[in-house]
Amino acid sequence: MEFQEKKAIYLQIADYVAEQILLNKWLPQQKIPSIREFAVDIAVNANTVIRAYTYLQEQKIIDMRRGIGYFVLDCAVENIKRLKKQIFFQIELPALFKSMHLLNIHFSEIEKIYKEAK
Amino acid sequence: MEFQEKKAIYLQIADYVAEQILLNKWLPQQKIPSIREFAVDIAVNANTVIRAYTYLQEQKIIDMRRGIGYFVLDCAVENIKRLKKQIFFQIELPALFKSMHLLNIHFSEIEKIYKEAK
Amino acid sequence: MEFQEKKAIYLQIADYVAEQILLNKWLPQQKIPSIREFAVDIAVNANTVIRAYTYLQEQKIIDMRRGIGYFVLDCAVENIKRLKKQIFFQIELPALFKSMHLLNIHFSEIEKIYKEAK
Amino acid sequence: MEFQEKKAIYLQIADYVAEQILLNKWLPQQKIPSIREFAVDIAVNANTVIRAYTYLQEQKIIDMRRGIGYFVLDCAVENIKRLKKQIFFQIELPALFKSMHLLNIHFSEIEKIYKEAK
DNA sequence: GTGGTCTAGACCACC
DNA sequence: GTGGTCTAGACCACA
Repeated sequence: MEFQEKKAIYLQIADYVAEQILLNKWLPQQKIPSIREFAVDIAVNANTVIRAYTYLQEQKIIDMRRGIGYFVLDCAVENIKRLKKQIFFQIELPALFKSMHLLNIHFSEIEKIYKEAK
Repeated sequence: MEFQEKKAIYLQIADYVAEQILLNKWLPQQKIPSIREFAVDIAVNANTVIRAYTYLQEQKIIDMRRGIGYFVLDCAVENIKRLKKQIFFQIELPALFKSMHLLNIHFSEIEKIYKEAK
Repeated sequence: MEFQEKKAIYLQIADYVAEQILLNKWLPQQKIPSIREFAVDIAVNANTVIRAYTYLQEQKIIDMRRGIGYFVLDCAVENIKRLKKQIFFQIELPALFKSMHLLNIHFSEIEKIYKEAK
Repeated sequence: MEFQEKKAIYLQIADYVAEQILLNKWLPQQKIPSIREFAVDIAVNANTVIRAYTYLQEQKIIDMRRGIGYFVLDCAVENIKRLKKQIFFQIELPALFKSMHLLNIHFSEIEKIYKEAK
């Protein structure tokens, strides 16, 4: 796992966890890696993983069971999608359209790239 | 001018300047606001504006003339677009397509929103 | 450590760091002094050390690891030498030859001083 | 006339004047350009030329005659050479030898370049 | 007036 | 503990 400079590491970890869940690699009710295990895996301080897990807990995506570990909530996928859709439609997409306008990029260009990538 | 929490203020200032130039509000060869004047205007410390201007100078977007001020370079628009296009096609667009895939959003939806916004 | 009047302190600090590396006193992969520790050592403000380290980072001479410190890059010596050689052959040496010409100093004089110093 | 970023403009002007004198383009007892005329010529503020002339006056290289102008002193060449030799042998040459040592450049290389240039 | 450098010190994020 | 950002203010050089 590699981290970007300009985004908080704990948020990048949270994103990674959310992605695993969305991709159905980590399923509801399943235990996710322990803080210490995960910290060693991705070569990061345990406190940073704690922050990521705490953030995901606040967003109702994972759940903590004392002495046992963290678990994917049943409503995790739903809440991740809600969050991500909110970010997507309210932040990412408007930013993209603004960039397109500033750079004078036509929608057809985007469409072409999208179809090529697909 | 309002600043976001999660991005360094000096970078937001640099973005603002670049935007003014792209929108042809500040033209090549023209003087941009002096450091201290601008700092007062947007209610930040002069050092923060200095960092923004220094960054833009490194990017060959503005130019400094001792004792006179900062000026928009002839190649400013070109350099801003080069930078922004690089970010757009190499970072923003791939991230967007990844989000669309994860959220199972079809391209037609994006197209619809784009046309409505237009 | 003593500073000259006519050169920015942060650049003199950067030069000092580069010199330690060239002299193999600070080796690749090794941690260099923390910003605040170094600032106290050489009796300057921490921000001044930050500027020096940021400059060296831009020149690909040192590397930052969040919360850990700055480290000498593997390619540090190479990059320092590249930079210094460029300055030496394109700026210092032509200036020296020009001075010699103006002052009517013969090359044999330089040679003599060089051999005596050696 | 073009100015470097990293050296005070008034010193670059003083260097230029000294060079003209050393090259016998401006001779002892002759009037050098008036402050205002020179300032216009090289597109610099008159105050900056005043500083340069004042500095040269302190170094006994030029002389001011009220209402008439600045003149090259008889001892100008001598004083310039004294100054320059001092700088050359006490500052430039030691710095060059230090650079050579750090970069592991042999004297023969310098000699070769010198002879080629000559 | 312009810009540049430096200081002292606060606050935040990450290890 | 590490580094990064920002502030307020002093001082200097150049136009």
